[in-house]
Amino acid sequence: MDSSWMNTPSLGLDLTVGHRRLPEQASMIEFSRLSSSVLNSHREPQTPSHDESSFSAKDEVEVIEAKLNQVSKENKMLKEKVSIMRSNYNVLCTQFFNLVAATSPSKGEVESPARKRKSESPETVNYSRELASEQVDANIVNHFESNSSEDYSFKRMREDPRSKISKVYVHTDPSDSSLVVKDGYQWRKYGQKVTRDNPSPRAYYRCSFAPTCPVKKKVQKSAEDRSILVATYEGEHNHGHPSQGRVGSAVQNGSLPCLVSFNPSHPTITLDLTQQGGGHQPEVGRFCGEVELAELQQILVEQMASSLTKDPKFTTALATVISGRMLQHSPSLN
DNA sequence: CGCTTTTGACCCGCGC
DNA sequence: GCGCGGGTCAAAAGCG
Repeated sequence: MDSSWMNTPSLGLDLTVGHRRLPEQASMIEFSRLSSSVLNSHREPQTPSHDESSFSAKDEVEVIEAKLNQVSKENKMLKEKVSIMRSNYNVLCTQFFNLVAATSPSKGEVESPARKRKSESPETVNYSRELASEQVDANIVNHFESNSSEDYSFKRMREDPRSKISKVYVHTDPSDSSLVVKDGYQWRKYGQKVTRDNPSPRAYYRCSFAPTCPVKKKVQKSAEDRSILVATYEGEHNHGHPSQGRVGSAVQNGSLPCLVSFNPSHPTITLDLTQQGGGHQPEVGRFCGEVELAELQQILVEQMASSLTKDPKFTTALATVISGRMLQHSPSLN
């Protein structure tokens, strides 16, 4: 396997969201407040009130020291509060991920015995972390991956025990009935069925990028949580990523050729442009290396803008701000 | 016109 | 052997 891609410099971006740097930011805010107050204190004697000689330099120092102490106390309190918030956040994240892992993957265990078939032995099931990791939803969602043993009773797997199976859980709008998981590949839908254990239909897709590509995927809403789309991938692509060398198409598809991961330990979304998974890392490594930095930045901007504009809250807020500005600057209304 | 989606029919494995 | 249920096929419809 060509491992040259691993030597390429990482193009991973660490986009910090939330308040990961809050303590530092708080310190900076307090520092600026302190600096301005100190500067103001120093400016005060420069004012024409030279008559107030009673305000000695010693008193001035004491006042500044008192302010310093007060500010440092506030800083300490703020840091403690932020620390508590972060630990609470971590606990909530852990609980949420455990909940998802405990409910969705265990679907096979709660299936009725009637559905149980003489399935392949568990050791023939090859879970592909790489394949699962390459699936990226356009809306930068939390990305979950099954790593527990499941009851995969797919007859196709019996035909080809080497086929890789992976599941991807994508958070979507529960009211959205479309069974589409954008991952950058081209899929052709060839069937839809309503299964017994789930009221929502299951869609069957084939990879249509290459006629000989054996990869199939099934998309179905989770029976437990209808806001989660479960995409099951079978097999490995025998071709490169469709977006390889075609940046525009990747953007058009609403997906970037990169791994979007959500780190539960702290509120950070990582866009790692070196990650591609599915055994195609070498190609993507070259792909990322060849793409101009400006082009990459433009893609990222477009991707983020796309994600933002898809958020109804954002568009509503934007419309409110724009209309407010228009009213402010409208001479006829002033 | 070519590609994709829809959808009912069909195939096939499994349990009884 | 029969029925059930998941998976696939293929003709028709839809769409750009």
